[in-house]
Amino acid sequence: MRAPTFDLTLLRTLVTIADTGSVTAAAKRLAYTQSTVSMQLQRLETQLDVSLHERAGRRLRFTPEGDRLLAHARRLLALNDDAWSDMQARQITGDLTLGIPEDYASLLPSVFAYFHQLYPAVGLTVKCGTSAHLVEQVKAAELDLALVTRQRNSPGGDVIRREPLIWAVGVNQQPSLSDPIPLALYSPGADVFREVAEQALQAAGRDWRVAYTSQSMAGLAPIVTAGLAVVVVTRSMLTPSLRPLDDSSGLPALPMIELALHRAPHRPSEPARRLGELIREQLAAPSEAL
Amino acid sequence: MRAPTFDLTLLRTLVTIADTGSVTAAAKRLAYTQSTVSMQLQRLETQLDVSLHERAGRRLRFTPEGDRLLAHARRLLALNDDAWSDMQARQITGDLTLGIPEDYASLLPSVFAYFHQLYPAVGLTVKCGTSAHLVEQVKAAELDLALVTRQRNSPGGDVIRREPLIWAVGVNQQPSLSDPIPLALYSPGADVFREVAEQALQAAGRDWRVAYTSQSMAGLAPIVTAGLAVVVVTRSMLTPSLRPLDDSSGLPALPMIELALHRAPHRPSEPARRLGELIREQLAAPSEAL
DNA sequence: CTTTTATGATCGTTATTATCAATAATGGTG
DNA sequence: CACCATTATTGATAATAACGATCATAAAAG
Repeated sequence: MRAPTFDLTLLRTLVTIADTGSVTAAAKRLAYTQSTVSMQLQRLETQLDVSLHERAGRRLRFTPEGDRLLAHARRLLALNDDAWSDMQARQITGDLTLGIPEDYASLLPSVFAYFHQLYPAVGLTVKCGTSAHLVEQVKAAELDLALVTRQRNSPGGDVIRREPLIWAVGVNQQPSLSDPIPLALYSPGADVFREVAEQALQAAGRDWRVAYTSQSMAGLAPIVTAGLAVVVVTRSMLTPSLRPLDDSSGLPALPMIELALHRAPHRPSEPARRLGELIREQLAAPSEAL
Repeated sequence: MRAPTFDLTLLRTLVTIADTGSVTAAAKRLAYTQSTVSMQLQRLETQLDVSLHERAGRRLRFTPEGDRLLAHARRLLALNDDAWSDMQARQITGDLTLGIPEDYASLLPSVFAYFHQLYPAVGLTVKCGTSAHLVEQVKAAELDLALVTRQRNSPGGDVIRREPLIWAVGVNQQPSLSDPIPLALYSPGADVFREVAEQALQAAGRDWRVAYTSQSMAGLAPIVTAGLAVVVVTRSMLTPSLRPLDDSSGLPALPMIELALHRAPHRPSEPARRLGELIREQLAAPSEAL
């Protein structure tokens, strides 16, 4: 008993009939004639030797067998579409450079792995740098894409998500929280976390001192873990060795920051478009309103 | 970007080429011409705009894209075949009577549920009875199928599986295991468990008394749970309130019994065939050699 | 090295059939 | 009862898949 094969085209029509609720509407959507759709439905019924639909007045209803086939059809078509787009994706080729802040390098590996699985023929280069610098590079078309952090409602780029900033200290430490607050900060200049922290402290009338600076979070870690300073991070950057501070710490609340994706001024290449979509999909989860 | 649909026929050919390793062999198996298979392969490559195969000498090799499509194809075809056979199965109609020993009624519900899901148009009647009686009824065509227990290597029917018989007592009880052993047995007459138990005890030179008899295991349960008697069951019939006895109990080891499926003498109806297959598939797991 | 043999590719033809446009039928509605 | 929208049917046409035959190529045999 060998199993014959379905004609996926017919199944697609069946699904469209179900979705639109009528033969003519399905025909319109599929750019067929009405008669074609009618006969396709008939053809399915002939092949399977079942009646899939019945007519309740003007309205079309599916028989139990029809509903069942419909379920199978949806599964099959989903698999078909996946397979097809996978085969197409493998064709996409080119090179692509993405800039990210160093701190976010730890968030992206899974995205890169997935991207490479989907588009194995695309050469992806990742460059790290400060957000401000990355934006410059994207404008100069030295990067195809740049994922940057910035204060809320900054212009340019597409917001991927918003995250709250929080104060954090070493997990078993209780550093001095009286003025001047000892801060562990990134390199001087255009760091968003630093801007935000300093603005918040200033607005609260607090004093601070820069206990340590580094080019990256990794460089700050030992100082913070040792309890010598307080650091500003996002929730997603918390590690087991960091303990978040809540309002009771007396430190001023920090505003949210945005994670935004900037694209090079020229029309994005296909790989860049795809990676952009993927980043949006994969990172778009945690955000808060307003 | 709408997704076109694969032609499952072509995918089937692709898989066959992969399985046979050659175009001509695939053609033979599929009852196509060699040229047809060759062109089908070409057609796939044209539609996808990828080369799926390459030739290493006389031997055919798939490209990475070919391998990938192959994987998709197998999934798609598996789903297709499932869908197709499901649609066919729903067409199967008729009535069907199955006989089972009462003790096994508890094992079968999931099989019945699955059967009804696969063949909703089949009316299934289940009748309980002793194995000996069921065999008679099958022979008389009063039953389409009968699942019976019996001693090893009995003639007739198909062995579904073999299971060890064991002695069991109430879970927190320690009934007297000195002669005469108090047995809880089924109704007098043709019960296999009873036969087996009495033969084993006799062979071991032990004495026993029938502490209780019932038409079913359910009726025996209170006596056994209360610790008033020992009962013979299969592993699969053990319940939380039963505790199996091992060799250290001093009771003689019991032989295995067979679970066998008997079919009515006339050519089995399609529903009967299907249920038979299903029972075999679902119950064929636990067995021991020789 | 030449011949044979097997395998896959290509070509032109034929037969099938899916699609279309037009038309008939159906059933609900004013 | 006639009308409108929707669906089924019909006949013609165009697309194309399968075939048989032929050609090309590479391993195997002599």
